[in-house]
Amino acid sequence: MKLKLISPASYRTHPSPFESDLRSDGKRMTPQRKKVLSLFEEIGSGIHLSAEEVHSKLTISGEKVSLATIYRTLRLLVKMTFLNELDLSEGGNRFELLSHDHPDHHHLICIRCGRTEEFENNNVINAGKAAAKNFGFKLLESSLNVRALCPKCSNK
Amino acid sequence: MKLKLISPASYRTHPSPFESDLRSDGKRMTPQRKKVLSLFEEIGSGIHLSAEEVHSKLTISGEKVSLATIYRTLRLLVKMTFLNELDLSEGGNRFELLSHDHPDHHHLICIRCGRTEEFENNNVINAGKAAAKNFGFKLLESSLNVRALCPKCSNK
DNA sequence: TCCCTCGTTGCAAACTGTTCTCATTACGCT
DNA sequence: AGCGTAATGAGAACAGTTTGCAACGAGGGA
Repeated sequence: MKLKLISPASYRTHPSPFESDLRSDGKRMTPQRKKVLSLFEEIGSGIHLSAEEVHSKLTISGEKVSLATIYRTLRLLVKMTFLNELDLSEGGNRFELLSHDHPDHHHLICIRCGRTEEFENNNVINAGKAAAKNFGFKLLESSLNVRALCPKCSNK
Repeated sequence: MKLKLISPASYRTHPSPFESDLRSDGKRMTPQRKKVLSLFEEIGSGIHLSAEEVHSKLTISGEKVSLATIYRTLRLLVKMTFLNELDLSEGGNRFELLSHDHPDHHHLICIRCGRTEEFENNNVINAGKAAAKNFGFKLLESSLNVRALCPKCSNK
């Protein structure tokens, strides 16, 4: 099985922070990893994809990456803080590009139909900071999940 | 297989809110349901158990309740708002007794060792309320999960 | 540039947490 | 007490995720 290779030069000329972080850890840059990260970069932050969705999006655009590799890569990207992992209860975990300069955003989830809205609120972030400080924890990220019924579903 | 029965009188004399809610919905009070709820009541609020933990705790104290029933009962108790369901990512969901007179409480979770601390903060609750109102959602409950490193784990 | 090493991949099998199926039991109304 | 039907137990089924292993290939050294 032949992989469509990304020419090494194309990423060697622009060594992304991801690539340098990888290298400094004895890890390697591979076409698969590149593809997964690119997908998230194209899609932008604030959109959440499940492992399965990442897999099918890549497959649709003609890129063959095995599901197991997707999982391994997502885990890696989360550990390296390039992606953010959300736990939205039902329907498996989702991942999104982590933008270090933006405040965490939070989710309003309809427990019946799954409709999800995002919002931001500094009070929430500060509450997380305060709590972390209080217990001596080092804060990584906070996520507020508000479980609710959307207008459509609450009329039933 | 014979079930160790709880005498009907013992709970008929003190019809718990759980029992009346059940009845009014055409559902039945069973020894199994009683046991699961009792376990949470003994343990108190603020402690989170997974389905598996509920199962083994009951088994250890000599109560035989099948795992499938545990799951069914937990789901039921959550739907009836006697228990609160937490989504703490890794290791499956956890449940805790819901105290209706307390504000939602939030969780500070060490992503490395799993240590979990609780805190309360009205700003968070208000943020959830505001967001729900803003999108026309009917709020059920909000939970803030702060992912962090505890003092022990951040020193590695 | 070619080689070699060892990190990475693909595949399939294994796991894990949860739900479902269905025969059997038993709650609770009368 | 009798009956209709909700609830249970046991195990199979399931979805999402992980792991084991043989084959591959990234990238540093000669």
